[in-house]
Amino acid sequence: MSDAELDKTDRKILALLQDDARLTNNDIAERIHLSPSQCSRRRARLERDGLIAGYHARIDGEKAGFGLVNFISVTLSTHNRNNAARFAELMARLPEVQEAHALTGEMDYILRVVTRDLRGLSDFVNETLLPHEAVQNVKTSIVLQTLKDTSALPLDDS
Amino acid sequence: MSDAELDKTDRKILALLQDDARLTNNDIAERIHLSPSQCSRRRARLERDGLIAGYHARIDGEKAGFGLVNFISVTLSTHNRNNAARFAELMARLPEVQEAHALTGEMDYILRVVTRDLRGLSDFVNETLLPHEAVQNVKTSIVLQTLKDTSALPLDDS
DNA sequence: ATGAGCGGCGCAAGGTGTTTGCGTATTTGC
DNA sequence: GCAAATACGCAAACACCTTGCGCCGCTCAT
Repeated sequence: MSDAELDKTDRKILALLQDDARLTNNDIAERIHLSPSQCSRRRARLERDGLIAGYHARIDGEKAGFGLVNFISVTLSTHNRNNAARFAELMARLPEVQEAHALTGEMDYILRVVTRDLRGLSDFVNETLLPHEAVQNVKTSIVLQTLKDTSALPLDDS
Repeated sequence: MSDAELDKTDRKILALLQDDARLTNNDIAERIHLSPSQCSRRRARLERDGLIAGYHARIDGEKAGFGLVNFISVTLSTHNRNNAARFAELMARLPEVQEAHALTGEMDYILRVVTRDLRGLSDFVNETLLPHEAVQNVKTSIVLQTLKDTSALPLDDS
């Protein structure tokens, strides 16, 4: 199922559910001018084929007690497969790490990490990250203001 | 509604829905050992109070045709309120910008931007971002590998 | 040109899910 | 201790979802 096989109606379904996953098949069906049953089938296909990878509630971080969002750039001490695997394993074990990406550029990885406060950030960096034997260097930035924070793909919805 | 007023059951509801927003109130009710109607009421309260800020389908970027995830650091040309407002306005207008945060550190903003390919990235940087009068400097990194990519808050679920 | 096969579609029915009113139990504040 | 507020489960009415069926249109092979 590649891009070429998504028609305009599929895209519309994806965009609608990306925006509000609580829309009923009846709601969606009205907007795409199909019946609820056909809408249900198309949706099931998009799920089966992995276009829709999951459904999630977005929880308000501040209200839930997470005061800080941090971007942390990391350099590994030696670039070899063992260290990369060790680092990946570390990332998988830490629920406060929301994102971890290997990048082009001067730093090897960028992490997005949520903590309750500065103390939490300090602990994360000094007690968890820096002591890890694969980690050589760490640069931490704290988010001061968020202009936009979605995971939304630009699906050309309309 | 602060953190102190979320009990263990509320947290469990949040964690379950964060993980899978398609769980029915019946499913959730079983797991938190309440009735479906009480589960429904608690959920409604969490929504009303803004702890649950929304529900979204997660769309597979690659399958939907977005081959590149990019982190772009931006410096503004002059730090004043006008430029910051202009930049914020630009970010709001660009659906390919998923995230935009003002940060501590050497760069003013970090953006997460999805594009279909290198050409799309180049266009974004050279035709949209750099020509903007508020933008002075741009550093672009392309994601080579993603170890983790969630928006999940560590809610101490269990 | 024609017929077979396939995929998309809507209708309708049966099953599941949701919400709300009601009454009871528990907790909280004075 | 008492009254008020809150949390709870039950049950009923309504909404929603899925799937079998049949129809239609398109494509491909003969």
